[in-house]
Amino acid sequence: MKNETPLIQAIRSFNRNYTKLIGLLDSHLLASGYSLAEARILYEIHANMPVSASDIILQIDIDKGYLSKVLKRFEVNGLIAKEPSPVDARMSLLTLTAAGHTVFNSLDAASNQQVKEMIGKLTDEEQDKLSNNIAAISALLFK
Amino acid sequence: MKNETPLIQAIRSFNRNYTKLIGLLDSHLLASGYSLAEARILYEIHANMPVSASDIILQIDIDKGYLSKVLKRFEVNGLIAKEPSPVDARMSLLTLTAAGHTVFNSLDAASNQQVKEMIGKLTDEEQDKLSNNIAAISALLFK
DNA sequence: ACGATATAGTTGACTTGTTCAACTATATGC
DNA sequence: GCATATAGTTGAACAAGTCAACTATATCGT
Repeated sequence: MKNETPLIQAIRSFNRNYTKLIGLLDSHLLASGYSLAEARILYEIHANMPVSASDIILQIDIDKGYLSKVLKRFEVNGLIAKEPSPVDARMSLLTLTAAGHTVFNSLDAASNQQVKEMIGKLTDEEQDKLSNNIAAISALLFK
Repeated sequence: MKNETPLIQAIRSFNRNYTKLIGLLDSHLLASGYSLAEARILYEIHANMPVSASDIILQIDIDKGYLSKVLKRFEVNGLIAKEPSPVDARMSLLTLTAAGHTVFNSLDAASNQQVKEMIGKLTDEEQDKLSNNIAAISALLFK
């Protein structure tokens, strides 16, 4: 039988540090006029279009009332289009418009740039190591 | 010269997944009556007491006005004590009261429990692997 | 030592984010 | 076909977060 306490503490310490790092990586959003939630929603639509609002809720933990309002704002601002689902009349299918793609691409590029700067401080060997570590943790925790 | 794009994408995917996982681990807070920010602030005071408000800001990225209000609420509710710093009269030093320790311990125990359940699904070997990979990433990114 | 500048923290006004329950519409199961 | 479940919307209420102005104290440069 194993003592799990050191691992628990290590994970919680990692979580605090990693939360801070993610906050740093996302800080470019402040200047973009979009919130983290909005950027995440745009990403989901981009990555899985066409999607319904419930598809998004499945991916991100977010209140459906709140999501509905964000999506409405996106629609009013011309970032997304809604069309009724042919198979289920309760649902709308959401797609990015050209303007939506433009906004997404700009946010996406900025996010890539942030990550690029972060890993830019690492040597090639360290980058390989990081890559392996990330893959290993993902396999263990995101089954 | 290396192509960094795959690593960038892997990191961003990891960030999305890990954000969701952290959200899950923190969801017990909903029932506790404390927000994530409040729990994090309590942790900082617990871990580094006595601390000033600026010490906390250095650790967590948080608006000083917002922090000031949270700390005031903690003080009114008897979770922390403030005393003027002997070396700098602008600062107060914060410490947990007995009641504050009680609250912190209960939040801390619940957080440990959440993490414990998460790693409980892993074998001993997987736990070791997780431990090593977490340590490796920490060494690379949290220098 | 003195004035200029910076830092610690507080406060109030304001904006935004988030929750929640009620509601409409449609779909699914018995 | 009726009961129940799901998709999404809305408005009201509340919580969270931002911001700038302000007081008090400390520090820096001359």
